Amino acid sequence: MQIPSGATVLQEPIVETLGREIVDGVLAPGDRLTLDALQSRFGVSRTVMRDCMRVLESLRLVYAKRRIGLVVQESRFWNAYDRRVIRWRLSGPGRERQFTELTELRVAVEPLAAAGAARRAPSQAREEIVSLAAQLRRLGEEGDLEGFLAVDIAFHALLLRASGNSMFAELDGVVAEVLSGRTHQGMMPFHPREKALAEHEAVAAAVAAADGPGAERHMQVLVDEVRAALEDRLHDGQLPD
Amino acid sequence: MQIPSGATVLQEPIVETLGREIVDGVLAPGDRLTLDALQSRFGVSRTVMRDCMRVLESLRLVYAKRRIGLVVQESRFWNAYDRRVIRWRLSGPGRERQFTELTELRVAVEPLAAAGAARRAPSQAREEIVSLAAQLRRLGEEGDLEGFLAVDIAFHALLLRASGNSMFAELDGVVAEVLSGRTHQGMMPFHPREKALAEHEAVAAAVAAADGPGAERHMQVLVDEVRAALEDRLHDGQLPD
DNA sequence: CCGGGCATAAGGTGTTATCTTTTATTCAGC
DNA sequence: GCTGAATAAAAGATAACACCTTATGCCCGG
Repeated sequence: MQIPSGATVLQEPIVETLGREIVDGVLAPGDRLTLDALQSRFGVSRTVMRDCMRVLESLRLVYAKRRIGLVVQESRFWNAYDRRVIRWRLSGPGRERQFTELTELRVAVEPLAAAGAARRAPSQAREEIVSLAAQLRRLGEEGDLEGFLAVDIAFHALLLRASGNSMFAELDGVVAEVLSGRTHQGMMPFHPREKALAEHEAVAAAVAAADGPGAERHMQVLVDEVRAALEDRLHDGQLPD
Repeated sequence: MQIPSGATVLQEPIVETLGREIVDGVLAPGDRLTLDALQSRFGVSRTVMRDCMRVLESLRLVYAKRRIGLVVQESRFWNAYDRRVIRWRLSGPGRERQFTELTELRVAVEPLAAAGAARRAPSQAREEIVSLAAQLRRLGEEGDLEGFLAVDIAFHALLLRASGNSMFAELDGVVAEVLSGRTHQGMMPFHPREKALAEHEAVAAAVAAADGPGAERHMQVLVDEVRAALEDRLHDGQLPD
């Protein structure tokens, strides 16, 4: 309309903007939006606006009612596992909370994923996991934090994907976020320790040996450390609701 | 178009149909669809068809490319945690597989969710959990399977929602599906046993007493039984990929 | 005979206008 | 004051078009 355009970038930065506003609470649950208002706000046509709202609806951030408009949903209805929602929650005021929740999820899932990988991974993945554990030791001993992080993410992500459970596999991005947040935002001070290195190797060895219980046990040791840190940070206050 | 029709129900049975076809493999990854073909297939306008595809795109079942059309995605890209995708997978040829995966997820998550509820649940929820456990005993001893199932679902769902972790809370529907599948489809023969009843009560008592480790331990016992059954059913074959 | 560049057209993306349908609100009547 | 019908706001749906990207295939030169 105003923009005669030129470059045909997709008009889904709108989804990004609105999604973030809802997740950040700029738009509160119960707030009403209308297509007319939105299309003039963003300077796009009705069709584009509809497309955007359809996506937000699919994420359950809003729902549409005739004669009312688009109503912002309460957070408990949101598709908490959608990548975009996770990303938005991680970059707003709720960052700490989301980070804690994702970490807790990771703690719950990784041991079973390791067991699954040990039982079901294809042999190529087993080899790769062993190789990643070896690289982890090298980088850890060299003190290369960035390199360590990258390989650590690859290690955990591969384990999830090789677990043979698509629900676990889908969490690879979550683990990447949590590990990288831990290193970068210093939300959890991170020092690769001898014990952690040894446990990574033990997990890899167990996976290579198709030793499900062993892989699970060693992964449990790894996440238990994370968990201890988590419970320190937590206030453990009762929830208001 | 053809259907002037009275009721203007939303034209999203189309999403349902296409989603199911993709999940069931009727439409294989890499298959190309065009808006034109689809709009004449379903007898709707281009706009409606676009809305539908936008939703499927948001579920990552397809992606759109110019000059190509809409391409069906490989299953590893699907939003595995979206309710619709879960539902579709549970009602098609992949049912067994999905059921197993959801059960494994549940086994991973519920112990930590119980611990979370013990530490963070509001007092009203604690009382309700104790009450549900008592009802469970009564119904179990009476042999009322349907009633037992309903309360069992309520028990586990409440625990997840009261865990204080929205990622766990979102899985309430998953647990409902798994429990109800176990009872109905006989995918896992189900007999409420004394031990299970006692463990449910123990979990409830621990939650009421804000005993995180206790709630976790008892829930672990409950899911370990499920897990044993799971591993019997599993072929444990290596994955092809 | 083969490879690179250019033309073509297919098909998604975006715009505008118009009609239909639902339904919250309002206002009148009992 | 409550019920019910009229009103209108806003989403749902359709249609026709302009635009831009890009897969594909043709053509020409080496």
